[in-house]
Amino acid sequence: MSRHGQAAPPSFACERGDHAECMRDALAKAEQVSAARGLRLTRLRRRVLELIWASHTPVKAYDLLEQLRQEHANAAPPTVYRALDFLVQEGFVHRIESLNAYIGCDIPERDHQGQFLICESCGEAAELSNPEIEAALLETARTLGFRLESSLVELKGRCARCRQSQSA
Amino acid sequence: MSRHGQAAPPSFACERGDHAECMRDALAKAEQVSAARGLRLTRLRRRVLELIWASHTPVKAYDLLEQLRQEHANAAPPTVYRALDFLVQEGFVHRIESLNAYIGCDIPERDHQGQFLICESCGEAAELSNPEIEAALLETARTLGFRLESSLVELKGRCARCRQSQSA
DNA sequence: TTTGAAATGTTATAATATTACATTTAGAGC
DNA sequence: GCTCTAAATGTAATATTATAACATTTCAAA
Repeated sequence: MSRHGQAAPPSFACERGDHAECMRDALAKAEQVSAARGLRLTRLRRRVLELIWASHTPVKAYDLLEQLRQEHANAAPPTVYRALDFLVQEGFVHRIESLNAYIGCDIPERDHQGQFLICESCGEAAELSNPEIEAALLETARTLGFRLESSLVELKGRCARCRQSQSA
Repeated sequence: MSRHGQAAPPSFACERGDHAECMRDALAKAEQVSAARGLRLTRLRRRVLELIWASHTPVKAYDLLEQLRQEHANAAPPTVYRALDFLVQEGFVHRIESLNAYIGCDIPERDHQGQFLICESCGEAAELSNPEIEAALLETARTLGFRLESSLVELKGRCARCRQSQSA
């Protein structure tokens, strides 16, 4: 039986079904990628990454700040925003523009921008990487003479689990 | 010769090439759609829509506020945000999430959410409506058991005109 | 012509993010 | 191990974006 209870399907955002493991892997990968790139994944940056990975729900900067302050009295907005800048820059987290929030990425080694599915009921978000979507975006840009530099795809709705448990 | 000068291609955001006409049409359509829906397109709302249509560059709320204040001394943030809420709600403008800015929509009669191409060089944005992109998004959601409620696509890069005029 | 709902006015404040400059820290080269 | 420097972090202030809450005005239907 999964931690989600009896018949409910698992979180759509957590493929393994075991989030602790998922988080451990993400942090290990971040260490590994940082070492490979010669980056300094400092205590602070690592801690922010950990706080973000604590759930599959995108986290807001000031919520991170509040959590950081529990253990780090002099944390201030720049403390958090700098860590986020680093983590986003290196692909360890993505920013969800429509929520002003951040979520961990489990494939930082691949240079990409996320496409997200966000459940408006449980708040979880999952990253997609659908080659068809990407192809359609590239083709559209090309047709219009546009040189594509970045793309943002954020889809909202209700996930299977929420639809099932809430009769819709 | 277009208003864009000698050999330059026209603005990718302004299909007609005559923005005055484009803006006139948009306002006329807004009047028409409002009448059909029994909405009150008040002077204030209409004026905000006009200010947004003044360019194909997404406009920020506080820039609109500053402009409004020239002619309307007691304009305040809620003045602008309420007008924007109305205009977005009715589809007369779209919000560009990645820019915290707003841009006019010329097809308010069609219920949809925009897909945008945004030139990072000239700042102009154009709405797309590529059925392939939409199909890929819907299919992805369906596959994952997701009930899609809204979708957001914002593509950034450099438009043909900017690439040409700036040697890249 | 009343009257009630919608729109707008007004003040205050919340939420998100950045600037600018000071200080500390970690690691490269000695 | 030291020293120097660049990167990271500390700190204070402030900019930007958005909303809450309540008062007043306006418009059109009854």
